[in-house]
Order: sequence, then structure tokens, then C-alpha cells
Amino acid sequence: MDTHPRRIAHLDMDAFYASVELLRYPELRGLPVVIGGRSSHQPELLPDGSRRFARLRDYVGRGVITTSTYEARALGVFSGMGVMKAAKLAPDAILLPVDFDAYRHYSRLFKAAVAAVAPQIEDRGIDEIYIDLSELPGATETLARRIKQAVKDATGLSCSIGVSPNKLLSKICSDLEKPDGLTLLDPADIPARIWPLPVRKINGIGPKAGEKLAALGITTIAELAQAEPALLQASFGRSYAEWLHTASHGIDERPVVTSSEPKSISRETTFERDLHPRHDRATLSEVFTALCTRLAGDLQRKGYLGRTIGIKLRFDDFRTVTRDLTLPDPTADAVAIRRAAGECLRRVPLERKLRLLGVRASALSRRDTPQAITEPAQGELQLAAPSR
DNA sequence: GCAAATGTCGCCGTTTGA
DNA sequence: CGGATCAAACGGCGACAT
Repeated sequence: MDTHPRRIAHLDMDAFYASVELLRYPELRGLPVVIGGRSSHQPELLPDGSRRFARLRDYVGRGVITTSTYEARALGVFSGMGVMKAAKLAPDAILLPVDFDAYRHYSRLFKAAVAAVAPQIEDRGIDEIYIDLSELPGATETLARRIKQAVKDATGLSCSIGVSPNKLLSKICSDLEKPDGLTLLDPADIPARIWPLPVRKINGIGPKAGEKLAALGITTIAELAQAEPALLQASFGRSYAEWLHTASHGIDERPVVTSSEPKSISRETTFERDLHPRHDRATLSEVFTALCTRLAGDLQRKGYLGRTIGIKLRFDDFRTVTRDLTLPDPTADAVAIRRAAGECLRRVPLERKLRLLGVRASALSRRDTPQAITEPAQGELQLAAPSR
């Protein structure tokens, strides 16, 4: 029996999208650069070979900042901020459009580089992973430095790593010394290094829970760790309250999960302007069908069928509603998805303008997996022998 | 005229089948 | 036969994450 604590690393790429863009446009190093927006603001190649970049102040329309360089963050521009708002803070910052293909490419590169050093990897999206170092020979710090170097060699990019006995603490640690950080946490140091941090640093405490805790006078992890369980339970319910307590004490037994299947696949789009359900009916219908077609394409390309089709609407007041419909048979067919999504849409009262429309497939199965042989249809039996 | 796109998970109320 | 019960599926929705 292994009584050693686990050695779990969390690796987070530094300002990932922005750093990939800087590989391509090295002349932007040191400048405030933000990635985001919707319309094309592709850099323009000038006759002398130099490039002209769009500035935030030139931007018009909707859209959010996806990432920014540390120079832009210093000006108060962060992920998730509206582009127009960011433009007021940093009008001269360079604005680049997102290029997901490029980021996916570098994502594969860095993950492959890590895997060559430490194969026990849990994917956590495009720019971060957990790594289980427990069974590897060598000192933790040596391994972590080797991983950082492998990432740098493979991509030219820096990352930050936190290592501790569990995912919860490592995730916090990887953020402590960004960029290019390496933070090893001994559990004995939890009171000194973790407790002073704001509760929002805990992965799983979001804006809502953060606000509720603040209302209880709890802002740091130390205060949370000392909070009366009954107090937490009254505000959050038993299950979440217990989790808050254990998390604040740095306890987390979740394993590193090295493989998983997707649970849902979706497509959604925010319109240039809010669309009126009746007045813009034709446009909406076109967009709706296009989303279904793209979703069907995604499913087919990835080899999945969906049995539950759902839609998502966001109104001009930002209220969001969803509707689902489960089909008798799984499908990846655009027409079938469009029909099911249309059924969902009929169940939503459309009393406001719409700003977003989305379509989702869930209850996924792999294409080519033989489906269970269907029982004789219930409806037919009832027709043959009606019960009343 | 502020607020993207995509995905996971948990909770809750309802329905359904045994 | 009616009621109680239980589990699983479903549908809606919110919270959270990158």
C-alpha cells in the first residue's frame, strides 16, 4: 500500500492565445495586445513589408476580450471584458482576431511535449492540464522543470506549474507566480500560502458563491476554513457547504482522469444586432438552420450521434432559456436536428428580441456502435389493445 | 449600444415504469 | 386493485470553467 502523498501538477500556459500571436508577430512584444472581437480586424500587410495592426479604439460592435498580454492587463483590460469597454481603458492597445486553429495546433504541441516526460495527463481545455507525477522517478522540482523546458522547446511558449498533493491546491499554486512560474506546495504551508488568498481563488467558487460568502463576511480562504458549518449550510445547502469546508482545508481526493468522452456538442452564435422574433423571422430561421447544419457536421466529423437535441436562446435582457427534446433514435442528420430544434423553439414564448441562438446535441453515442434492438413499439400495442 | 463560444456538472421537479 | 415507493430518465436551469 502506497502511503506517500500524491504529486499532482497543474500546468497553465501563460496568456496562451496572446503568446501564440506574439510568436507570429514578434514586433508586438512588450506592447499591450488583446485578442478578441468578432469582425475581421486582420493585420494589414503594407508594401514595405511591415504590418498595420488594428487598435482597440477602431473597434465597433459587440464582442469580448478573450485574452490579453500582461502589458494590456496592466492597463485594466482582462478576459471577458466587452471590447468597447476595453477600448475606453486602452484605446491604443493592439487588437487581433482569435485564430482557434493556431491555438489548437500549439495546444497539441505542448501536450505532446508534456506527455513525452509525464504521460499521466488530464486535459482541461486548450491551455491547461493536470499531470500525475506520483509514479515517476525523480524529484518533483526536477520533473516540473523538465516539463517546463519541454514545453518551451516544443512551442517557444512559457507556462506556469503548481505542484501539490491534489488538483485543488495545484490549480491555485499554478496561478501564484505567473508568468513562467513554478510553485511547489508543502501541505504544512497551507496556512501561510493558501489561507490568506481570496475565496474566489478556489476552483468552483464563482461569482455567485463569492458574493454570498462576502455577504456572510467571508472573503479569505482562512475565514472560510474557520466558518461555522451550520452557517454555511444555511446559505448553500448541505452538499455544497461540505465541499466548501473541505476545499478550504486543502482537501481534494479527485483523481487525474486521463481519458473521457464528450457529453455534448453545441454551436451557438450572438447576432450583430438583436433580432426580432417576427420582424426578423427569415434571418433567424436561416441562422437557426445554419447552426443545425454546422452541428450536424461537427457530429459527423467526430463520429457521434445525439439522441437529445436542445436549443438555447438569450434575450436582449440577457435572460437565457433552454429547451430539450429527446428523440426515439440518435441522429447526426442536419434535417432531423433542425426539425427537433424547431420543436423545441415552438415551446418558447418569444416576447423579446433575441441576441443569441444555440443548438446542442447531448446523450451522445458513437456512430457505428450497434444500437439495441428496439422493442415492439408501445404505440402500436396500445392501438391493437386500447386500455380504455 | 455591455456581457463570446463551448462545455461540464449538479440540483430539482416531473414523468415513467416496475 | 389502489396506493406507496423507488429508480431512472427527462427537461429546465443555474453555476462555473476556459
